[in-house]
This record gives sequence, structure tokens and C-alpha cells, in this order.
Amino acid sequence: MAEPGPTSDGLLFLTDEQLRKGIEAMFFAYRGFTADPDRILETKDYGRAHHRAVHFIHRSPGTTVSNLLSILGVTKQSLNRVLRSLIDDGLVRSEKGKVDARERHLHLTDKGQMLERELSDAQRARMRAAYRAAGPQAVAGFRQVLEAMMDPEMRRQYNRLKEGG
Amino acid sequence: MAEPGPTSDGLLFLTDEQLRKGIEAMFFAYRGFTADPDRILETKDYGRAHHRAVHFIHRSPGTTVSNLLSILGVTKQSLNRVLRSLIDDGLVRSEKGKVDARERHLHLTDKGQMLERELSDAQRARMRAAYRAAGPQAVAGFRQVLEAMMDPEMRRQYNRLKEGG
DNA sequence: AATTTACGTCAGCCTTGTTGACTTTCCAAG
DNA sequence: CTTGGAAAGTCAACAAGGCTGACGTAAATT
Repeated sequence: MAEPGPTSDGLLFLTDEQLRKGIEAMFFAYRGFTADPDRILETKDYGRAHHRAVHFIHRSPGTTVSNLLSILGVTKQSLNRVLRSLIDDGLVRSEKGKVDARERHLHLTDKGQMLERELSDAQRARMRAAYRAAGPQAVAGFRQVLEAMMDPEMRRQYNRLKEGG
Repeated sequence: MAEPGPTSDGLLFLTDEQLRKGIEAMFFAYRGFTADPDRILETKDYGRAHHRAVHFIHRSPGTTVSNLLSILGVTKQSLNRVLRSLIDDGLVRSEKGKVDARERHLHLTDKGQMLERELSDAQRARMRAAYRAAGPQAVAGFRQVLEAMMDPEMRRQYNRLKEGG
């Protein structure tokens, strides 16, 4: 089996076959990636959409609804439905902005933190196992390829989150 | 910023922070991964479900409905709806098995091949660009981590497809 | 004072997943 | 040759989570 390798022109030699393997790897791996949280969410009558909201509120406490909208890339009606149930269930707290009172700043409650913990523990455990199985060099490559695969807009979002809160 | 690295016990030193970055990289990258096909499908009144069916029928011509069900991991009712429209639109041909006439063997028609081409060209272009940006070492690592992230069942499916038809 | 922004909500639609029940077709074992 | 069960297809109903469009309100900006 021919492996991808550098050529004299500094490019990679990439067959359609190799690219197809990468595509299918993404497909099957993403299923694994979401499988554990999905199982947990199912028992609590939540879905992936709730998970995403909880994740990014945890990640950036006090973030606004607009912020969340641009990160998640959904409509406000769609986000609102999810946020509504999280607020009603007491997992998320929404408070008016002090400086700009039109904004709503979102925080996880203790209950919300608990769910976030449970979900991210499961997801991290799988990620950790995969990292350990593949080794440190592979981890670096993994992140490089994923980053290169993002849309520029998404990459900006990703990099903004990556360092500062 | 501490990078993941080997420790004296042969394990990886992985902070929650590093794992979170990996998780978010998967999230944003998967969006990029599906963005181009999604745009094409939208103009043709199809969705991701159609793409997946077309992809795996192309990958394994003559595959049966049951086969497809186990690869895609959905119910037959869900798959059937998608398959129905593809057959009615003349993209997929379904024929009774010669040896076991209960089975339906699925093939892409010329029209189906054309759609598959269009979708996979777009997806491969992005994958190729990402691979080239990241380099050959990164590509190997990428595939290793993804493979390690799959459920064992999915990994079997993936490996079965990887080599032979 | 008028306009714009941020947010929330109502109503309705679509895709894609689900369960459950049922039929038809067919192979294979008794 | 009959029958049990597997493979496939179909109908009905439902839910999650996307979407658009329209409208309302409060607050900030011009």
C-alpha cells in the first residue's frame, strides 16, 4: 500500500484512495466521538444540541447569546429552544448585562456544572485513550490536520477559544 | 503552553486543557468536513443521509440493504426513505439477488455516479488541502488517532472497507 | 426622535432519526 | 411439502433539531 509521502516539488503524493480512507475515518471516528455523551444525554432527555450549548457556556462563562450563536452556527430560534429548556431545568442561568442591558450573559448553575462534568469526563476519557494509543507525534498531527480542515471562520473561533477564555 | 509528551512510565501527559482542544478541534473540523457536500446537496434537495448512502454504495457496489444498515447504523425505515428517493430519482438501482433473492443489491446508475463524483470531489479537495497544509507526518498521526477513537465495531467496518471491496 | 441591536417568541416547515405493526418474499430445516 | 424465520418493504406516528418569516420589547446608538 502506497503511503502518502513528500515529492520533489514539496507537495504530497495523495491518491483518491488515501483521501477516501481519511474521509471514512472522519465519519466513523465522529460517531465514536459523540457516542458516549449521546448515551448519557439520552437518559436525561437532552440531545447533542444541549451538549454543545453546555460545553461552550462552560468554556466561556458569561458569554452572550450572540456569541453562542456565532460559535454554534445555528439560528437564534433553534438555540433558544435548547437554552429555554436548560434555563427552565435550572442548568443555565441567564442574566442581563450590566454594561449593555440588552445582552444576556449565560452561566452554568451547579446542576449545569454537574452535567457538563459528566459529559466531558466521558468524552475526554475516549479522547485520552485514543491519544495514548496513537502516541504524542500522532496527537500533534491529528490537531494539525483538523485545524487545516476547518473553514477560516471556524478556525478563528477555534483559535480564539484555544488560548484565552 | 505544555505540549503532550511521553513520560517515564511510557504514558502521555495529557491535561484536561489539551483534551478539550482536541474535542473542539473535532467539532469545528467536522463542520468543515461536511460543509462542501452540504452546499451541493442543498441545491439538489438531498441531505447528508443521501450522501452517506451514495458514498457507501459507490464504495461497495452491489452491497445489500442489510450491509448498508450495519454500516450506517440507522433503522431500515430511515434508510429506506432515503433509498426510496434515490431509486425513484434514478440515482440508485436495486436488484434482486441471484443467489438469495430476498436480498437487494444496490448500484449507482450513471446519474448516481455523477452525483457521487461531484460530492466526493468537493470533499476530497478539502481533505487534500488539509493534508498538504499539515504534511505527511501529520497525516499519519491524524489517521492513527481517528482510528483509535472509533468504537471497536465501527473500526471493524472501517478496516473491512479499507482494503478489499 | 428615529433607528438599530439583542433577545425572545409564535407559527409552520423540513430532514432524519425513532418505534411499532404488518405484509410479502423467499430460503432452509424439519 | 410445510412451516419457521430472515430479509426486505411499507404505513403510521412521533421527536429532535435544523430552518424561515413575522412580530414585540427593551436598550443603545445616531
